[in-house]
Amino acid sequence: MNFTISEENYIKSIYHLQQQSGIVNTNSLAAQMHTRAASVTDMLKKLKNKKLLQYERYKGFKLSETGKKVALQVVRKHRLWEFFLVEKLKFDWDKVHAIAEELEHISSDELVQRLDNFLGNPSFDPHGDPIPDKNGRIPTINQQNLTNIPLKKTVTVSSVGNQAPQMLEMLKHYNIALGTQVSVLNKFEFDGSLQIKIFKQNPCIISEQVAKNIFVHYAE
Amino acid sequence: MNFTISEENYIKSIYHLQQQSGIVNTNSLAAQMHTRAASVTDMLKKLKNKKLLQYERYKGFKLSETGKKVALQVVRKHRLWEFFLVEKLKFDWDKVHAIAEELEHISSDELVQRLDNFLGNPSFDPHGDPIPDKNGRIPTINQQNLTNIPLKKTVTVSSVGNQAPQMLEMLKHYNIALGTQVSVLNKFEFDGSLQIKIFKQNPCIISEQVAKNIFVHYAE
DNA sequence: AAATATTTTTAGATTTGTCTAAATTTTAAT
DNA sequence: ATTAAAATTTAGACAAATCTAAAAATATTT
Repeated sequence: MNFTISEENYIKSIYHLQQQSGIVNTNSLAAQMHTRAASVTDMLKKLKNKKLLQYERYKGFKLSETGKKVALQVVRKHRLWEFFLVEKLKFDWDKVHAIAEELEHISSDELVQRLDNFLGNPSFDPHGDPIPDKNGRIPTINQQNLTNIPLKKTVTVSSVGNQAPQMLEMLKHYNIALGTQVSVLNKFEFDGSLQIKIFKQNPCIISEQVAKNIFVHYAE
Repeated sequence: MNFTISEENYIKSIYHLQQQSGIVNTNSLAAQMHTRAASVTDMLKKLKNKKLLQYERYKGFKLSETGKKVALQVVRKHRLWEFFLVEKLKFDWDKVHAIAEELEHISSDELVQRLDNFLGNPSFDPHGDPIPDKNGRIPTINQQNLTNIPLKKTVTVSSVGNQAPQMLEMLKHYNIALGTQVSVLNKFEFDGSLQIKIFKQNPCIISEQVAKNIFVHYAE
């Protein structure tokens, strides 16, 4: 089956929202898509007709198994293209999202598979997010956000929870990227902020809000 | 200024048609775009309003200077992506056109420039067609079709005039690709067909129609 | 449980790009 | 120079995706 760009964008947004909250409602999807609730309702009917959605009037909705497969293919394309843009074309990792939003809708399956091979079948995109394989399987990794790790332990930044340009700009300022080694020196009870030591840099302090969005992994 | 995919496709088709015949008419554009004359007229009005076209009712039309610039940027993107698909992703050169038709509408200027650099600023695409530079300048090359070169002289295939899959399939069958060395052994007056010798192969005969679509270049 | 607020859906309009069928203009033929 | 043929344009309709405003359903508050 083939889908319009608009349909693919809705499917992808629903997928991301239901990853967080199980079931999705009209208003939150409208907010995510920068559109109006009425437009969402219209599209939901189309997606339901195409059996991509479990949806009943006024009740909320989520993707069917078919819908989930479609979503995972779009996510796969998005993340592979992001990897291409950063690794091959040397874009900054905080500049690639908008371009990948366009590239993810190129339809050729053979293109995706060849791109995957050309890139060396990467498992994670430049933001640390897992890249689904051609069957939609997602690699897993043991991840914790920075507020949950023991003091003094050295860990590796593996992804960021919020990819807004403002967040990415901030990380750049702190000199934090994927793969950066970090340890937490101190936790301040007053506002939850953390004093951290970034590899080869002087200790600094980050807010709880930032810390919650920095995911890391470490051995055992 | 920004253009829709549909507008870009019309602009590009007009560009290719006027390269051949100077001025373009509604029916030939409709045929090229696999659409109806009435749809063409509708779009012409839009393009005229945007100052991309010189167009008067019933008179034929051609691109304005602005329109030509837009066309050249689309052609540039198309040919760079074709080069990428063949050189990096190892697609057969006769399989890339449809995918490049989609990729050519990705809008980021920075993407195009970085892609160009990544590919080593190529001058010709895998079909031998020149790739406009970022200012729209087109590299030139001394080209002749196979019917116009002296007998026995060894020449190099540099482009093909017709890129229909049927033509490309035929060339593949003959084992002719860009860069292949060829010489013409004999010209048959009866039907204009040519006996040719392809490097490392036995002599064979090609029709005049095929010969006219094989462009070659040679020193002095 | 009634009143109020929130969420969601419907009804109807708009824009873009397309179509068919009919009308108009230009070109070619007698 | 009429007439016939071909090319082009207009008129009016349609589908997709969106919107606003109003109605309907659900949730929350007192």
